[in-house]
Amino acid sequence: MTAAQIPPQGSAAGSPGAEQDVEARVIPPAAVARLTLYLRALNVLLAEGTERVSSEELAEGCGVSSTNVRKDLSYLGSYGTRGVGYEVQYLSRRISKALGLTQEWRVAIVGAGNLGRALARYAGFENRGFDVVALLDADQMVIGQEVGWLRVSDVLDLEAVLHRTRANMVVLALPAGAAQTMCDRVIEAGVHSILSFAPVMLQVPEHVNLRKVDMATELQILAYHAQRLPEPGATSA
Amino acid sequence: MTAAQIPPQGSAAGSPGAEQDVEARVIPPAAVARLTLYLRALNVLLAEGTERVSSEELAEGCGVSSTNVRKDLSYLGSYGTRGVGYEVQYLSRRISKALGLTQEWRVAIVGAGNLGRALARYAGFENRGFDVVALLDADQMVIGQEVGWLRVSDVLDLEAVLHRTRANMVVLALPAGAAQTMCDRVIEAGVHSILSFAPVMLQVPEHVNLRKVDMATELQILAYHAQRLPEPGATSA
DNA sequence: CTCTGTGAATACTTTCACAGCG
DNA sequence: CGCTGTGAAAGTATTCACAGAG
Repeated sequence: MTAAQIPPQGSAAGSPGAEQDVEARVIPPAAVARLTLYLRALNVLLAEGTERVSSEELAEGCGVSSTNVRKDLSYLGSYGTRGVGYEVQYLSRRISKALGLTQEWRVAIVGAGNLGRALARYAGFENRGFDVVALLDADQMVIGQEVGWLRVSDVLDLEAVLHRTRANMVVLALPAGAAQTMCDRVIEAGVHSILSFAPVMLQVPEHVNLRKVDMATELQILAYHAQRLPEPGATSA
Repeated sequence: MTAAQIPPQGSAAGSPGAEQDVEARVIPPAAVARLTLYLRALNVLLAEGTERVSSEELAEGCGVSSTNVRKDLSYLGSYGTRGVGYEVQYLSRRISKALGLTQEWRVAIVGAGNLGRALARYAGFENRGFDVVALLDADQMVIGQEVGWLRVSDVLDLEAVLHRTRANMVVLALPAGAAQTMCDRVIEAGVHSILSFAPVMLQVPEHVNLRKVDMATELQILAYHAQRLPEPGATSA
């Protein structure tokens, strides 16, 4: 895991009056990350036709403690039935709503190299409410190619493409050198939610939401732990 | 930087606190994640020929506070010069050593679909001390193909390939359905450091080090934050 | 004077313990 | 009883404030 920098957005002074909405309450970042796991597990249960689930079962399927599950769910309000558990379908909907997945998210992928193409064809996006609406690249050899059901656009037309497709999220699948420039253009074009796979630290204004995934970083973290454990079978100096 | 990306796990949970050398002190997980960022930044500086860097500069380049940088570096011991800063090359080496990157890491990628192939060709691994030694798949159409400088092996031979290549890390780039079975085989074959891109929760024994990257999860977290923000306006300083 | 290193304070997360609904 | 919901306690992480080396 890499790191996130979502500035503490938490000064939302409530509206005066009768609105102590559970809906609008800020959910701790750690809980948000886990809610996505619960959602995934719930949707599997839903597909299997399971109707109810306990915090213990859900916890087991997500590698979390059951207390943690209950605490996280309590941020959404109380929707379980004591002595019984949670209704799968209802809870799934409730989490989707809390995460903002009821609205349409249109994702443009910038960079049609190996990773960009892999992402464009990744079924997991479509399945979970994200619509990949554009794939862009700078390489003339790649522009115009069909990848999945998309045609690669010229990144020179970035602004036009983002506007036309009404993209509201961007995934940067670019080499380190190109990432900052493209990131700036994306933000300038009005997209403020960005997921970057580029192995560089991108500088973005306060209001922009940037998440980073760096695969080498993940391996390095694994290396740290592996190296600390005296492992049977592994040869080390 | 929120520590709330993907929930830190896989790491050995509460081991009995066997306090070792000052050198071998346990580094907090949040710090380990940031050390990889510092290392990346330092290696850029190194390539540029910069010799010294202050915690403030390093912090800026990594999106972290300078206090945080100094605290993290203090886990490795004190290597800065007061009034001056840190020596880039020395610090880079020191962090590499602490992260266990001085030994050779040989990575086998299981799954040669879009993502697996993208990863196999990802230069970022080689550049940062990880040697991709094998790429495996179950699909007869794919087995034998050349991807980068590798030939795709049959996943039926997983154990033999892992043994022959002496792989000590595995990346799972598989669909959800195949992941758990393959994960079990990998562990059985003696590899205990696994990075999974499969969108499922894998069950692994205590001693196994598992990290997960799920791209849809990342987008969902972005969606949560995006949905909470009012229209981008001029509410800055 | 500058910039590191670090105890102390604050903020955030997780776990515990148990009240209370069904 | 069983399982949820939640304050309070324990454990981590980050920031503050400042001592101290160069």
